[in-house]
Amino acid sequence: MKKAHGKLIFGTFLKDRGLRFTKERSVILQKTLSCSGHFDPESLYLQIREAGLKASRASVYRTLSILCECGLIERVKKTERGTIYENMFGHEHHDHMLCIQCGNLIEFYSEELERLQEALCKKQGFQGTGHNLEIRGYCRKCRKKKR
Amino acid sequence: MKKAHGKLIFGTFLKDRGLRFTKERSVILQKTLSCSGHFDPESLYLQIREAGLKASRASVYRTLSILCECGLIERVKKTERGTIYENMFGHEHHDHMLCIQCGNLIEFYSEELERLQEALCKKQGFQGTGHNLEIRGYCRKCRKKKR
DNA sequence: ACATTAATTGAGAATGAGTCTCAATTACAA
DNA sequence: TTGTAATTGAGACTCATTCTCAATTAATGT
Ligand SMILES: [Mn+2]
Ligand SMILES: [Mn+2]
Ligand SMILES: [Zn+2]
Ligand SMILES: [Zn+2]
Repeated sequence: MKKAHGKLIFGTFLKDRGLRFTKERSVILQKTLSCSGHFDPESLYLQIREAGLKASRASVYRTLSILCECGLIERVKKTERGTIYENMFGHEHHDHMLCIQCGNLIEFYSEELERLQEALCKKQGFQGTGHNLEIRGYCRKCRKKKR
Repeated sequence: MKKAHGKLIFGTFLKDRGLRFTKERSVILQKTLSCSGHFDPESLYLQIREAGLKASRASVYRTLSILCECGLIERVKKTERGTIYENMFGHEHHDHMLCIQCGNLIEFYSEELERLQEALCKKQGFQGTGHNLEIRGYCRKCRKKKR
């Protein structure tokens, strides 16, 4: 199953570095993987508490860093209200369009876009390892409302 | 001249909104426009003090926000150490490649990339107004060192 | 030039995300 | 089970940014 596999990846990653698979890390991993979309550390922490589980804010922050390193989640961006993460396990890489009117977030993927970036990197002698693209503007709904 | 024109744009923008062109705003505008690349609020503030000019941190932050609104500068991104701005006056829109080894920042522009994004927006019924693309990886120099 | 008045300033307090400390706890290999 | 190094968590701390508000000042009209 998905979650089990996520656990395996995390467990292996930890063991490889002499880190320990603690109850707290397990809880945070689980809640993280059950997140469908984007999330922030504080909400995750509150979710854990509401579920009657145990993990401090400090552990949440620390564990999210590790989960980033092992690729199970990604730091999407920093906003004025803090860092936004995204569960990457089972999700494919994609980019975002953000509606500056309603906050709606559209995920999209374009093979052509990826290839083009690759070509642009080559032109600069640059070896790309990742990227973030956020397009801001107005979503379909908000455009209609404006009319 | 360039700076005079920047001043005009800012002055007009302020007047249109019933805001005032104060000495402090003038100083901040000037230092901002003389910035060639990227900068952060604190450095700008220190630069102003070192030049014997007068403007508080509060005013720097407040004025940078206004300069963003009127398009003379842009908030490039938030990092763990704060917000990075960029003087946009006289500069054309471009995107960035960031070397995760040495911190080197490469600016690039691709008409094709812009067109492709436009097309992707259309496909989603999205009206794009701006975007940020940061490609992370290893610059030419750092790739050689690795060898 | 002068008065009027609302916008602006700045010192320092407040906020808030994230990190750090360190004594107590715990995972885990032998 | 034991030994030991990794981990935890409460709260102190950091640091960027925003807020407060009394004093100052830009802009407008006379
Ligand atoms: Mn996403
Ligand atoms: Mn740039
Ligand atoms: Zn919208
Ligand atoms: Zn480099």
